[in-house]
Amino acid sequence: MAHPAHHPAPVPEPRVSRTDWIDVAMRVLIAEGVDAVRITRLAERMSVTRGSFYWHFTDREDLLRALRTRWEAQNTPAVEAAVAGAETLDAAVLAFFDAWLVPDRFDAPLDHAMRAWATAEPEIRAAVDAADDARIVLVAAMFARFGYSETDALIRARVLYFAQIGFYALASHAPLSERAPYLETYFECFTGRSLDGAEADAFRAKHGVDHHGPR
Amino acid sequence: MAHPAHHPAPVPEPRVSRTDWIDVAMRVLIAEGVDAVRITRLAERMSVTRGSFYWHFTDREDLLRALRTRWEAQNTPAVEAAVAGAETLDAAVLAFFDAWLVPDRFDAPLDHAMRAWATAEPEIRAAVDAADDARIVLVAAMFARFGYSETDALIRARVLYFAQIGFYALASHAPLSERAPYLETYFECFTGRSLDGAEADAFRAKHGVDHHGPR
DNA sequence: CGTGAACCGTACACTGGTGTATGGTTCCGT
DNA sequence: ACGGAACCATACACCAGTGTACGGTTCACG
Repeated sequence: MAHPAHHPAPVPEPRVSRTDWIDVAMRVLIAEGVDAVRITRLAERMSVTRGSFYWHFTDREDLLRALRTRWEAQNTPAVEAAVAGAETLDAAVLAFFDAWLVPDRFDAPLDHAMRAWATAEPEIRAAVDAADDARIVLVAAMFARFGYSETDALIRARVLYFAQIGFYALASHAPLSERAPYLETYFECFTGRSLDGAEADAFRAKHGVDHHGPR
Repeated sequence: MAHPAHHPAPVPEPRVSRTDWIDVAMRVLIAEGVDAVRITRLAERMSVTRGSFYWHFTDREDLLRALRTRWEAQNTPAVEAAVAGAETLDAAVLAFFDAWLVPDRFDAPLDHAMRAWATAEPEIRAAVDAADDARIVLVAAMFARFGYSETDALIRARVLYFAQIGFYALASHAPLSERAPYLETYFECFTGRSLDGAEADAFRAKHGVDHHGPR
């Protein structure tokens, strides 16, 4: 950008970049929680010394802020993208399920890690609460858009959202293939209506699971 | 026990008991997470030195085990007690809600703290997963007892359980008085049936909230 | 060449935590 | 009266982690 650079600008590529640090920290945050995000241990893991860290960051707080920022930029927008565009209720709810299943959209383990972090840090607590409120509003608007009353939309939004969070926070060990046969049942439970068969099949096909449920 | 003790046995009452340590640790665990459960800080809080701690406990691990044990002895049995006894579906579901509302039964903040802890410690992760599985089985059995099919019972158990966990893990800030008017809506959402009016009124009266919802 | 910026390594001081050893106090039973 | 158990305080060695100061290397660019 700065130079027209008739050389393809190899840009000496710092040995590890600020983003590299954040990437690794992110993985540790998800796998072991914030308190495992220690500069020393990250440095060892990256085969570099803490000198590098203090070049890219002012202190540990700086890194932690970056983690929070990345979370905010990813997960809530992922919910919004899922429920905003759909043209039918079926599509909207399935898109909502979808967001949790497609990598690089809603990162469920990350969300879980943020909630664990929130226990210790009031600022994070506030951020997570705000995110939950915002997301529920989005989901409620989706239900309202498809004919549910104000009250119904809000309650169903809460139930759907909390149950979804619960699934991936508490039972992420149950793979999709185990739950896919129950798709219609879940849908009815959340919406009070029945799911279109073609939509359901399409959903299953999309995620590569057979329809070996009751036909 | 050891002595017939014609003196009422004042039992010099240790200045702080092992249980006192666990009590305080429990509060800190709930309020700030495991990593805030530091011997030094607990000692300060109890106006005693760490010498006392190492009399009652072998090391920090010992205390942490005690916390886990207390959780296991309290929360899962609370779920069992709630869903086991009831004679109607209405009563069973309301008793389930009840367990979360009555102190000394299901301690929701504690459960939340355990989940946060589980992120860092695989052993706790396993314990929490096992507890979740066991509780869902209990709730599913409850649904099955009232005429739901195997599949329906399992799915509704999951949805009810996860949503309930979600409520208190993520949105414990919303007080009962805010949610009480929606009781019927929640019930229908979870069961697919409608709630008996008298039962609902009794529930509200029991917890001291008015029925100022839509009548 | 050589200089300055970007980047990493090394060494140090400091903090907050653990566990252990040992000594002091209280109080009960005899 | 005293011995011993229960209990707490003090003092120590130790470790993992932070932040900072400074020195060394690489490399684009003039």
